[in-house]
Amino acid sequence: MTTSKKTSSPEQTPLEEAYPTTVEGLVLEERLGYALRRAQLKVFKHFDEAMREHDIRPAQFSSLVVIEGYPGVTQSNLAQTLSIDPPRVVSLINSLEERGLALRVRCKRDRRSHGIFLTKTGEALVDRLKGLAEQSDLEATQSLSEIERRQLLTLLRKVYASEESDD
Amino acid sequence: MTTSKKTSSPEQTPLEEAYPTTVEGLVLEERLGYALRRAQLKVFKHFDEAMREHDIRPAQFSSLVVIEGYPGVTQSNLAQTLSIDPPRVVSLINSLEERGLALRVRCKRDRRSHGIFLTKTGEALVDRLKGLAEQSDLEATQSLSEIERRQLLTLLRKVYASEESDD
DNA sequence: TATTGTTATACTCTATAACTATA
DNA sequence: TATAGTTATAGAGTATAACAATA
Repeated sequence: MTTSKKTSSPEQTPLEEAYPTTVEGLVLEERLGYALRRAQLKVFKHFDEAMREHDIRPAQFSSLVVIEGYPGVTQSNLAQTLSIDPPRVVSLINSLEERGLALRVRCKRDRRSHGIFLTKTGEALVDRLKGLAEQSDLEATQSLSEIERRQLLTLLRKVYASEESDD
Repeated sequence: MTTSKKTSSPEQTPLEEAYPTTVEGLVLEERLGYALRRAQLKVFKHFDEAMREHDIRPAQFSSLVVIEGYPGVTQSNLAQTLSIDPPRVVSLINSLEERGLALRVRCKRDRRSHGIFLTKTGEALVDRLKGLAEQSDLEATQSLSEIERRQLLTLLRKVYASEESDD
């Protein structure tokens, strides 16, 4: 039902010149998914710039923060917490361990598990990064007032935290 | 300053059991970028399900909507409008053209440009998809009231539409 | 048998550079 | 020379299946 039905070729000559550049007035403007994506791209772009000096990716930052908050967290816990798949955690922790920011400690009680801890270097770095990340968020959302920024955060949490069935 | 400084190994045995699963209380909860990412993933997941029957990706949907709103839009205009790179537009339009949903028409005035139009099939499909997308957004944000949903949309637009310098 | 972590793999998305054909 | 579109390519990010060690 979707292929090779090629109908209606437009007789108009295209390009009346001076086209879009914005999506104003289109249905896209009403699409939550589209707005989320665009806003996320903008905020992540600022984040990338802020972290470039330290060569830290978003997922690495998130991992560092979680490990800091829950020292000894296992890889499966981390996967669950961040809603990512176990194989991703492996390379994530590998990268942090190679850089001396975190380390795996085999759990004595259940020798299948690894507790993950920050090194002193990791602790120092994550402290610095948290400040940079906050500053980056502020810069990326300069068009919002402080009240609006908090509103946005609250609404977003409400969206992603609700578990109807999935996620 | 970032590598091979491995300090401080934790003496504690890891895993006090009963760990996270949520990021509550962590700095992550305060990170706009993180909240945006999580919310976007959730909304996109619903979108994927809604579009699976029609095998339409988010970028394809956005393209169809823009072409519908601006018949004869050029590929470079589309790239600008959606904030994507020209090479992506090529494969995007290829996929739509192969399926008989859109077609390129060489512009007479400037034969380097292609105006893009929807076919009748494309027009019919995009009409159907817009309904599905709206329904999908509603389902993904069931935890929000209608007022909150509009607030969220307004705030997101305010974030991504503001052009300080980049984007 | 089930679970933790791992390897391998593949597919999508995205970004860049270099090419062509027109202007 | 500059622009529209294209090709090729490579790097992230993401998802899946299969495996080893441990329980």
